[in-house]
Amino acid sequence: MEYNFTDIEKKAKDKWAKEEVYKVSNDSDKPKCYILDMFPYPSGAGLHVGHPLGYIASDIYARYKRLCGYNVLHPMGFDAFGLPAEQYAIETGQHPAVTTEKNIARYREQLDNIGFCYDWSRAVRTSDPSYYKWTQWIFLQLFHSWYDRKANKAKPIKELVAIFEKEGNGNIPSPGNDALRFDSVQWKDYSEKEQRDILMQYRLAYQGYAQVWWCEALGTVLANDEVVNGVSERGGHPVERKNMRQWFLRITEFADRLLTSLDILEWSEAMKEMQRNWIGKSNGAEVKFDLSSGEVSLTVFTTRPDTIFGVDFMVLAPEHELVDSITTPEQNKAIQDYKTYVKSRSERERMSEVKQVTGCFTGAYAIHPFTQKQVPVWISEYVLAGYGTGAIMGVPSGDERDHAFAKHFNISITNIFGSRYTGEEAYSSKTDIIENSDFLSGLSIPDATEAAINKLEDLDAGKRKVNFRLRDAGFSRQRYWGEPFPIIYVDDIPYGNDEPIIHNNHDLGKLPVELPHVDSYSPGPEGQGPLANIQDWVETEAGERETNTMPGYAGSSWYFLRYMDPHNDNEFASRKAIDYWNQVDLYIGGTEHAVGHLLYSRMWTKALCDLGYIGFDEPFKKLLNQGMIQGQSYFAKHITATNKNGVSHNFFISYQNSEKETINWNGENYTIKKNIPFSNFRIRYAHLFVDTKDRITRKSLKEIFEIEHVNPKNIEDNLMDFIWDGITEDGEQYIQCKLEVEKMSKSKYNVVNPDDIVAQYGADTFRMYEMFLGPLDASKPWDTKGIEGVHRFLKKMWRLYADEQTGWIVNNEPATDAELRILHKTLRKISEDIERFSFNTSVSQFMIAVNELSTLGCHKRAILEPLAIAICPFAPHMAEELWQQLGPDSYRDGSVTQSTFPQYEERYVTESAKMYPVAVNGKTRIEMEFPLDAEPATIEKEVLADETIQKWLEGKTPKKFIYVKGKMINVVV
RNA sequence: GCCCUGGUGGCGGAAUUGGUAGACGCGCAGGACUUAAAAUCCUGUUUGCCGUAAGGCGAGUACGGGUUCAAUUCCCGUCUGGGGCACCA
Repeated sequence: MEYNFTDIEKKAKDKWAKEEVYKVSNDSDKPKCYILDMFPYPSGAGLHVGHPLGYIASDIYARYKRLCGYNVLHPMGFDAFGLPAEQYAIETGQHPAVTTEKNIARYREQLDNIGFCYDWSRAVRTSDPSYYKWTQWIFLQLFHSWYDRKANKAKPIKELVAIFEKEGNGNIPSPGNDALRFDSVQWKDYSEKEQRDILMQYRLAYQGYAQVWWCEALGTVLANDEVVNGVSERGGHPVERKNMRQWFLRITEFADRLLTSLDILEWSEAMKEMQRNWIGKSNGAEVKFDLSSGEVSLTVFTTRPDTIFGVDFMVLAPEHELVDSITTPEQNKAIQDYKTYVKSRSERERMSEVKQVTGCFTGAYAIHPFTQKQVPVWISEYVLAGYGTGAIMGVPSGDERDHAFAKHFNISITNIFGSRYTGEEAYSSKTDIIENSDFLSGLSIPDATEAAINKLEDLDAGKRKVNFRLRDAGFSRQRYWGEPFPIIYVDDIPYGNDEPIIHNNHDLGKLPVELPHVDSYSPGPEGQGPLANIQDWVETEAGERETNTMPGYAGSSWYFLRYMDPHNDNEFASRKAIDYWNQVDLYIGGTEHAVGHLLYSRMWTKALCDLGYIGFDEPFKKLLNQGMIQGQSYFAKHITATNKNGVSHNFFISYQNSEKETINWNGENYTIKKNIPFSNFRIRYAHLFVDTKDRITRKSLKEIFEIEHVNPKNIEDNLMDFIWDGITEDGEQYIQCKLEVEKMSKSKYNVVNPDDIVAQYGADTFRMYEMFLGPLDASKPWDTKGIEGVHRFLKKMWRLYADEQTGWIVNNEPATDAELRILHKTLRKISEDIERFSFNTSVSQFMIAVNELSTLGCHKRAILEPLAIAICPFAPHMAEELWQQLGPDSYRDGSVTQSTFPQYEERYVTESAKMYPVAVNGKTRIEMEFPLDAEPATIEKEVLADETIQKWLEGKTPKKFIYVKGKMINVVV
């Protein structure tokens, strides 16, 4: 009876489906455990072998926890709104709902193939109206909330209105407009529009302005992704930055809490560090510089107020609101030209360009608050409008970029660091003494910082300020395939559709606001989204609908809550279910979500917690990052060569042979053209055809062309251009390729589909091989060749239970000590490894156990039954079959997936003696065995008496004797 | 450019807390079984030198330094691969 994985896996899957073994109840006496995978976006390309890596890991952990007696919630769903589906719709005319449905069905099929233990009855998809109903509802809660800085929590906006009616906003400055001041009388006198405009400056979901990529030719707004090398990806049209009215989430109000509560999370330090850097808290000061023209002043933010006497110029962001008004007539043309240039530049380019300094003088001068010195005011792209105040003070002797700027524009540099500033580069040490700085001279940097801020505050020329790099999150997209906003404009004032003015007398209050069908995905007028084209939908009895849609991260910011109670039509999830499942205990996903999704969902969780809907303010207690599985691509060289008549021809040639001078082709000599860049030629799908020496034979390349449906007549022509410069042992012509490891992607022709692997080797082999490739968090290349080893291991394990000829061979003989030792060592290692998510070493341990049990010829139930359960998290299908066969009459009630993980017993594992490596001066010379409870003195005596050790001591007296119990012995001479 | 992260045999990787570097697997080489193949099993496989052999000596975890009785592990510097950088998800 051989290991027939196809039958075994089908049988197990049918059983699990029939008995609904993965159905999870919200009512249980068992302790709960919530294990979650990051939401996949169902792309048209389907899953490749890299995607399931994290899913397999969480599946193993979930199955293990179930076997250990936990009630485990392990759901899966789809992040189904997004740009690629819309892009595809624009190209093919197919409705995103149709293609998304198709893609989800494909994903589901591929996932099922691998044998995950998801409770599919809880699946959600963000594009489902019954789901986005609640995304819209949460948006409305944010819209109707503000952030109380004193209480440090989000509160209903009604409470804020009550305060305004009583005392105005004297105690509650607006986060959106610091200068805004009014008292209760003024508030009551304001019109409805004025009041709503003010409230907008407090709401957690609010409207403001942001820059977007605008493409005039396409008449639409483009995502960063769609802008390549400064032009639109589609069509290559010019693009520029354009200011547009947008929805935002006021995540900046949560900045401090998002920062401090990182400390209690079990995330990798790297991940926390990335979030900390993203939030970017910095202490410093705001400094006010009056302009020499007198009317206005500039406010800058600086983290180095101690360097204020080193200020030689000021720089404003080109978008700064004062630029036009302060620019002198003589400089106006230059400034406008420069601003046009900056419009074409992405933020990334602006920040990363260090070699080429650009900027423009406004003609204005600012007055130094201490020295009254006049300093020129410039604009430059390296200052960003969104950070700090959008203006900086230039201190060239202490800041590299300021230094480069001053050098480039010949601005004279004030030295405040004495001899430590060389004149060649800025002196940016943060632990030093300030010089040449009036009352700050001689002070250390921290002291000078304090003194400078105090003086600024005395003079009313500045104040202490904490600044965050974090910016409010843009929440509008001028797109079709996303959640519509539950917002209606009445006389240009936005109202939530749950407000009386909207739903009184109108049937407009209900959620969800369904995404209407469209026939065309072309943009609306003036950069609006496609929804703006549907007049019938936009115009309502109450007013006009918002035509933007929400961004991709809206639905994924709260989906982990919906899984707890996915069919609830009255609430986003019942409080009982939320209290029971609570935080996600383990969250597995890629690092690419480090600062996007993971930050937004933390904010949403905090807001929902503050508003009293949930009882915890951090969504993901423990977070693990899986690495990427990369693809293998093979390259030949593409060269140009010329014959004696000057006729040139392009060839493909073995990678290393492109250095040759001449080649022979069709009986003629060709000279390889040097000094033209040799390009790499990607051989498509080569990973399926290369031999073990990275060679492609003429024969196998022909097969590739056949797969790619090249016209058979052309295959021979195509093969003509290859210079077959090698002959294999079997007499095949070949070309030597170069292997490169890169991202697995359809466009790189290097993807491996898990379906193919499962068909060939079975899901159990696939699961174990993915884990065996290496540590979960490491990136590593996929290599199908290595899977044989894992497959052989499963077959070998199978043979412990069944003989190919005689069938089941498990017996009831008592197990020997040696066999029990192997079993319990394995159980211990597996349990420990699973708890620390080291699945690759678990697989190794199973291999070791099976090798050893095979050598001992062990077919005993006492050993093999626990072993079958132990491998269940990894190879559940095989485990099910083995466990069933071990049952009383070859069929048990229930499933191995619901049995109990065997506990290891210490008594079978402990050893009494240890073979110690004995080293002299750190170099291991011999091994000696000692009992673990031996006296150190005895050991020392015996070691020093040993012949080999004596030889290495060369008669010298040992200086030191090091004995680490259970580890090693070292004699120092 | 900035932030995060990695670099160990021909390849994927192991070494869990500073304690025998290379477990386990692939590949490769040789062998057994077989008419043959598949499957399976056995042996060897970091590298240099010495030795017929058993074995012995030395080097070695990207590179250069340092701390330590002891460094793949800790510290400093350099090179280099990957991820992110706010509208891809």
